[in-house]
Amino acid sequence: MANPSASDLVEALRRAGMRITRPRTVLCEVLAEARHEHLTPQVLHARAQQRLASRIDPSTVYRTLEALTECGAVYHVHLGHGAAVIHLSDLDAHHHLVCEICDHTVDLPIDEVTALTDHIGKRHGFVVDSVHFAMVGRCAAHDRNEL
Amino acid sequence: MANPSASDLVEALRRAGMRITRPRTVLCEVLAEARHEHLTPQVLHARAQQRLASRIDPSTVYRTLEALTECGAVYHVHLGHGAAVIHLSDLDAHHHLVCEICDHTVDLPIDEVTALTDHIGKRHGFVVDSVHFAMVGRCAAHDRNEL
DNA sequence: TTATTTGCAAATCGTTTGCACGACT
DNA sequence: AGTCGTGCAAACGATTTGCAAATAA
Repeated sequence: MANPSASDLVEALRRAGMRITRPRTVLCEVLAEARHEHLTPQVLHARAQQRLASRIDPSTVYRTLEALTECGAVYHVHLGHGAAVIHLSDLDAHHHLVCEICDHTVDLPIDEVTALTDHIGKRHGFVVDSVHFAMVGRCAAHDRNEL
Repeated sequence: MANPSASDLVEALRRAGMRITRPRTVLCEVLAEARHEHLTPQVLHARAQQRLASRIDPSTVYRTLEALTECGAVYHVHLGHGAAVIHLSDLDAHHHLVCEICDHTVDLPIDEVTALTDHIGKRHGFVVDSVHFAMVGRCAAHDRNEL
């Protein structure tokens, strides 16, 4: 699922027992076509409005994003001072968080890291080629608040 | 300057040719006492108000933060959906960005990274012990847009 | 003195919510 | 039929701005 298609997204909604409506379908299409372009809710709204005869409300965009977030298809990050930035979850590419006590592993969407490195790069006028990133810690089950 | 004092912050303002006023002094005090606690503008405002007889306006807090940001004494990051989070610049602790072409080095305040790792940790229920982080790229002068 | 900074009030921006109507299932 | 999603309008929280009065230099 490195590049989720519109129907992947729609399917995610259906699987979560949510209704498939015209506005949601269009929003999924726009998101899928944007791929790893980082849309803001307002850009998403504008593009969706273009291909929909009837009016689409910003609140519908936010509610749909919330729905997609719940199924894990999408997440968003706040970088600068402005609007949030939407990321399609790419479940293939990820880093790992490993618990040093139980070796429990958590998948960390790679975009969660690249969002930051993009930001840092921009702040410092850097074009980033590669990032080494690893976190060592204790997972929720083993956090005893000691040390 | 691992732990800037209130007067370090005030000095930074003075050096930048800015005027030292009672509200600014109090804000610097609160910031310095918070050290690496991550205040929001509204918490900063509340604490400053406590020690100032006269009214202090939120806009004054924002304008002072802007001033301190300009002198590099402070910066802020947007994590969750809410308010920004203020960081005192700690010019001693930092990572480096190294340009692979000219070896030009940029200091990267460590908090710029910990802000993200804290965030990631919280999202995934992890207590972070240590972070390995390195970025390799090309600095502004050597970015030819040729990968 | 005189440019800067202040408090206040109102505006702005992104996002959320309550509601009654309309549309999926 | 019954529930869930919609557009609309209004509320919201965080931040910014214009302005005249106050104040540091």
